[in-house]
Amino acid sequence: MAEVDRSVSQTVKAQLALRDQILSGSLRPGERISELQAVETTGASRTPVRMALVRLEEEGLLEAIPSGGFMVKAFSERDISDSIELRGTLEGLAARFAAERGVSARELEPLRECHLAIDDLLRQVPISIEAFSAYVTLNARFHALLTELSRSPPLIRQIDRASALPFASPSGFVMAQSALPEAQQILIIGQEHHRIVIDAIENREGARAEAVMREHARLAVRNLRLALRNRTHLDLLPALALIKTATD
Amino acid sequence: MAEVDRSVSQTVKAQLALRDQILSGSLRPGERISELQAVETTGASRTPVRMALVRLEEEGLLEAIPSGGFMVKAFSERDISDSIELRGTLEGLAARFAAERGVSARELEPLRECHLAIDDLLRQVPISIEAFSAYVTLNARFHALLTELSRSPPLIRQIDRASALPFASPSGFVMAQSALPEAQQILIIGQEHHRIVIDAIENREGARAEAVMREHARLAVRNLRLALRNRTHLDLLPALALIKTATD
DNA sequence: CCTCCGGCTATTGTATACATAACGCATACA
DNA sequence: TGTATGCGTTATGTATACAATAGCCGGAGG
Repeated sequence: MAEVDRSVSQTVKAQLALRDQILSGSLRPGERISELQAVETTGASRTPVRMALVRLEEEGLLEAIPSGGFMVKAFSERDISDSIELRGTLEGLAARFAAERGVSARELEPLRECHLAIDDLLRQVPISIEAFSAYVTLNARFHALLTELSRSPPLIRQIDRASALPFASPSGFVMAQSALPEAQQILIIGQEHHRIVIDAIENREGARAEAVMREHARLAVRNLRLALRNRTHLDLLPALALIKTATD
Repeated sequence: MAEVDRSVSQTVKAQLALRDQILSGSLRPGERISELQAVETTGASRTPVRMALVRLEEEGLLEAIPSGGFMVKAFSERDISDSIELRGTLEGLAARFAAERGVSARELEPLRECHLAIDDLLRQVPISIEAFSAYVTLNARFHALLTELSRSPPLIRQIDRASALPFASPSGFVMAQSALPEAQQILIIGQEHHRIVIDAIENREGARAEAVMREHARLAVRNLRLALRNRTHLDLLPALALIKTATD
């Protein structure tokens, strides 16, 4: 190991590299992950690799094998839809907290801007792949901002964890390709949800804010089902990545 | 290190030992945790200790210091009450899942038995400290059984995480001592919630099952407030342990 | 031909040595 | 006297060596 990149810690480097391998599908669900192999592919030594493995296990991407070591966790379709509903429930609570605890107009501004930016994108019919890509990013931002407004560190932390499976991977486009026409309709409904939740928070209607976010999640579940039904060439393996998209 | 206990892994041993130290208050919130010191108190070497530290960080008991190392996380009263509400929301979802997906009478039996056992304990007026201790255990069992009935691995996992702060420590009794008379009344109301949720699951009334668990959590928050108001000698530091009790 | 036992290999769990970066203190200079 | 700089100590980050165990393969016996 002549040259080592010292700009980031070896642990973080290993964690990112392994996560990429998992989410990109290089490592298949159920496959045992070898420390030695991970050492080779990540360039870090065994200690940081082990730390990364522990973190990824806690993150939910890996599963400890009783006899030792880790394997890539496998998820069923129901696991995924449950995760979406779970996240929606948590975000509903966040919206309620935000509404009940009060949010100043100034604090609400970034959320509103984000909402308007999404509006612009959705005005395209049909939406282009590029716009859809931008949408995915903006939508993630919208949800993150909303979560922040709850001002509840424990809740924010938990939502982050619940988003850990979904979070990464730009490969959400697969869904867009498989179900574009209906997908846009769903996006538009989702955007309407976004509008309602902003309104509810502004007017301090906690129950309404919560309810709409939960409905939003149910829509996302329907979205996922649609995407899975329409897949032809699409493997279920990168379905992990789908959560991110479907949750939107 | 002449003699080492090989019955459990060093990592697990270190994790348990450190968790004990944190929850018992040996290590104060905000205090930096030294690896070397941890090595001495746990008897494990640095590698397992580090693994344990990472796990405890993911668990939420520790916080990473940017310049390196870990410190014991500090929690505000609101953090704690939010955690209770969070857990209640998750358990509400679990109850809904159980009700909607259907649970056979046979599967419901353990829950019912647990409920009846608690009934027996609460029949004592005033409740003894010993009975209260038994109650805490049984109640934890009730909530665990209920969670299981959701049959949703992602949700169960998340609830476990949300319970990570609370779980340990038998020191919930402090609350009982500080507010016994009112506490028992609250326990009885909580038991009524338990009854209703069993009934709702049996009759597949998802919305009702969810609602009652959330009400249960709100009761727990009131319970916590009561305990904190009544504390005289009680330090807020082991308040972490209180969550466990208050969530019940 | 199948099964069981024993040793071998590969992989993980643990310990420790080394490198490096942060913190504190003391000293010197403004 | 206050501040800044440099050195020393200490703690963490990383790498690697060692130990133990689990899984596998081959051979021998029924």
